[in-house]
Amino acid sequence: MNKYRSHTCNGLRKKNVKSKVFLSGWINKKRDHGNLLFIDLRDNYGITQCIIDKENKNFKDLEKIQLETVIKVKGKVVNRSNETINKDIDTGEIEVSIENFIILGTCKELPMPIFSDQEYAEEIRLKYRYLDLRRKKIHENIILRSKVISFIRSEMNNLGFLEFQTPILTSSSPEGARDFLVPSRLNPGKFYALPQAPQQFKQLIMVSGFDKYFQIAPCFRDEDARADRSPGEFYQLDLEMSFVEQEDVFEVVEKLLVKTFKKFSNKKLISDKFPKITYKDALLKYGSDKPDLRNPLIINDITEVFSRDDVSFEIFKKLVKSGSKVRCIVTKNTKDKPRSFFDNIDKWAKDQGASGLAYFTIEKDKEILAKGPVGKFFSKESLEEIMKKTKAKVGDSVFLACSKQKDLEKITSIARDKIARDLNLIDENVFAFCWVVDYPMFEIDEQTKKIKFSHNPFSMPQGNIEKLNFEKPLDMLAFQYDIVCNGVELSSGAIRNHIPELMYKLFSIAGYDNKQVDEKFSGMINALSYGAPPHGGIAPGIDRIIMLLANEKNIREVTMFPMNQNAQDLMMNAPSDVSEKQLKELNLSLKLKK
RNA sequence: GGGGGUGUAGCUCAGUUGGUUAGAGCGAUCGCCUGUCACGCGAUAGGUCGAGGGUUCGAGUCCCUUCACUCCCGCCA
Repeated sequence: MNKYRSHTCNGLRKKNVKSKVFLSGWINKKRDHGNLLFIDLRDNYGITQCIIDKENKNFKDLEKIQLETVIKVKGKVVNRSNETINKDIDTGEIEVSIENFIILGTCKELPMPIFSDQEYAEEIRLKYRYLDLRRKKIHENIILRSKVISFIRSEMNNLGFLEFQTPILTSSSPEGARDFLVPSRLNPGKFYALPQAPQQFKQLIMVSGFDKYFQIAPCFRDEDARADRSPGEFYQLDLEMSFVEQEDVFEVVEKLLVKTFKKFSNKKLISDKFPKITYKDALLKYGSDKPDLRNPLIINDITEVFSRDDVSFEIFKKLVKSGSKVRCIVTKNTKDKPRSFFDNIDKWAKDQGASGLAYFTIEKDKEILAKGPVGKFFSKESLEEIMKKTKAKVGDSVFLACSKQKDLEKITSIARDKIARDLNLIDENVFAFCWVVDYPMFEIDEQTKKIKFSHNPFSMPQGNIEKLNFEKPLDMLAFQYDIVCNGVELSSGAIRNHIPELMYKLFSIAGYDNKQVDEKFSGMINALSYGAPPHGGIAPGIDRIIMLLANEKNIREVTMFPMNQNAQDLMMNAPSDVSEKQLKELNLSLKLKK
């Protein structure tokens, strides 16, 4: 090929035996027999075993060489005898008998081993990311990421979408996450913001008449990290389409995701057509707007049962009178589970800050009865009503929680997950997608008690626009949707509001007057008044798609150069101090909090 | 901003109710070994037990403060 190599480290096979070759790569592993030395040479493509014995004048030098040194070896491909074939590597039928070698890159003592399945502290992995990235698992994750992105690009092209770049330096917006700010030198005292998403730009692209747009877009949000959330930056497959309804967007995304997940994972999709669940139903049945549909357990509301006179569960009855609700999770055929199974779940719920999970098991002697600590509070008839409401059968158990709606949703949601895991009900080898639809347009801010946009201020409200009831904004639904896979929120999108007057109206409900809207969204609102097409889109999170495909729980495992939890790049030392001169040019001075 | 976990050799970890000189594997260095593929065998070096303070005759171990990393809550239209 060139002066460094005739083949890659995965290029040689039996048919190459007897040919003279040269390979370059890293010394992955040495096995030194004193008079015979094996060297596993590694590059991006694979590993080739190289061998040298003491008859060769280079033997002593190679024996002393450090692991991870980059060398070029020249030698002859030889057959391995049957007993010495290594089936674990592609090149395992042959080896290269080294004639001579040169060092291309020396290596100091390593801060961490490369050839090892050990887990290391995050700190050292991030500081020496270029070493960490040599390791098999993460190296393959990053390659997967590249392949998935390039596949998505080509599929989007096939579907008729055009890829455009949008600005990285843009303006700060009042809604949403905290912005990253960039001071402007030419405009003293003013700041750019990095885009939280190309939301307004992609709508402007539609107004500009381009019909279908996509971009693998970097998004920047200055919020605290989580295992599945990088601090700072992440990537979305941002897309937008003109003259579409919700179903048109769904069709494109389903096609794309089904193809992508089938191509890059062995896990089965539960269904190629993603079921739709309303936001309201999701919160009732799963306690969450990102339900894991691999989990067969369903939450039922049985508040009404607690107003019956033949139910004597006084604690719950009292709470229900003061506005709490009762919801339950039924587990199939668990009457013979040991007491510890139930008590563990109750104890776990208490650890989660709930008042615990009451439970009973439905049994039948002569007639239906409930066994367990709270079983005695329920009459036969009340149990039959619960069975009817929840489809529970004799032999099933019922876990009960009672609380105000928000807390109840929270505890039943995590209890649903916990119980399913304890009972081993979740099939780890499938992908279960769903759409969550019909998000409310507005919600009450818990802190300020004021009305705010529940999702995206640019979403189109549902229903006949002429007849919208602005008096009851909390009842207003939006053409706003999320896509969820295995309990992971992959993306959200919406049909946009392209009507300026309606936009002003909705913003006024959220507490912005026309002047503020004009100031903050001048580009958008102006554009919409010069002939805007109806349009909508969505933005699936690339990093989370790769996490699902790579079966990783942490986003750093699919990110090449991630920051740590405190948004620091330990390898590049970012963020860092800047010079007085730089600050002066920007008209900035620092005033640090103590 | 709050809560949990972790911190002992270059790396991964063990270290008992507080008690002699803090250990192991990998790695490093040196020696032996011609068919290994996590090669094997022997030896040597390597420690501010995250940091600071306290209790005690005596602290890796108990108490307080603090730092770093990580997970979670808040936050993330």
